[in-house]
Amino acid sequence: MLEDRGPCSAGHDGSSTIKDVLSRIGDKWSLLIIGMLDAGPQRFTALQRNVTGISHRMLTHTLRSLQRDGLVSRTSYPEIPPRVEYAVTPLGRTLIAPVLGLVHWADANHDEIQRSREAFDDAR
Amino acid sequence: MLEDRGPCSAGHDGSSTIKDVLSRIGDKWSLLIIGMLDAGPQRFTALQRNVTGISHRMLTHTLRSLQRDGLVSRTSYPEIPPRVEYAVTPLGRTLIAPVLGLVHWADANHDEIQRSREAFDDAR
DNA sequence: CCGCATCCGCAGCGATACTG
DNA sequence: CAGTATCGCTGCGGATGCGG
Repeated sequence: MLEDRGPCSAGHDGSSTIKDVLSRIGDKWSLLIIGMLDAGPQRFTALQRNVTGISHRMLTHTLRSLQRDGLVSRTSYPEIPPRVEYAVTPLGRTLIAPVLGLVHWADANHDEIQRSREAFDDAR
Repeated sequence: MLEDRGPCSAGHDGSSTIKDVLSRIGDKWSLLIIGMLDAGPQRFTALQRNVTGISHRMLTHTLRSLQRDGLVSRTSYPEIPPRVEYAVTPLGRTLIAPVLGLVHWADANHDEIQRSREAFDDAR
């Protein structure tokens, strides 16, 4: 819906699309979890160890919503004690590339932004 | 910090980078404003008209923080009544490409996600 | 080991009103 | 026209505890 306007322009009506994207990946944990799972399937507890700082509650919650969107798959093995493994789906994997684009951008421009902030703050 | 690991992996310690990105563009309005300004410089009031649904307060606030990060520039003309124009900086423009990557992804996979959700919800 | 429910603090955001 | 201040709501997300 925007891809046909030269350099870009996310305005006009791409608004809804952007809001969609943000509501899906803009929360605190979704991307971190997908990033973790990209290394390979993991159990609930492993995730909780590896995704630093996430609470039990939020891990459950976020995994649910990712599963609902088809970005992450859940397979539970009927054993005792129960074992549940999570993995990125093919769809989930396709998300990683564009996200990495952003990560690279942040990496590349982190310093400049930092300097800009200091300059701005000094001007008070 | 991640760019050297084949397909990807945003986990391990790219965490901080991802959090950085999210805190900068993950809010409700930043991307929409940058998208608007990409079409050309605009005055405060024009932005408020064009960015649908934004409040006076949030427009001021978001513009400030974008300006602070060096993504948007502010030039005020000392007239009466006052006139202030906002524009994307070169740095701000470099952000648009990676964001469009995400927008395209959302566009391309919107339907599949939608179906996945319905399937998931039916399973209750 | 894993999931769900409850309680609650806190930040984001909107509405409104007032200044230059 | 542009910016600032105050107030109140709402929802995210953390802590904790119970159940399977």
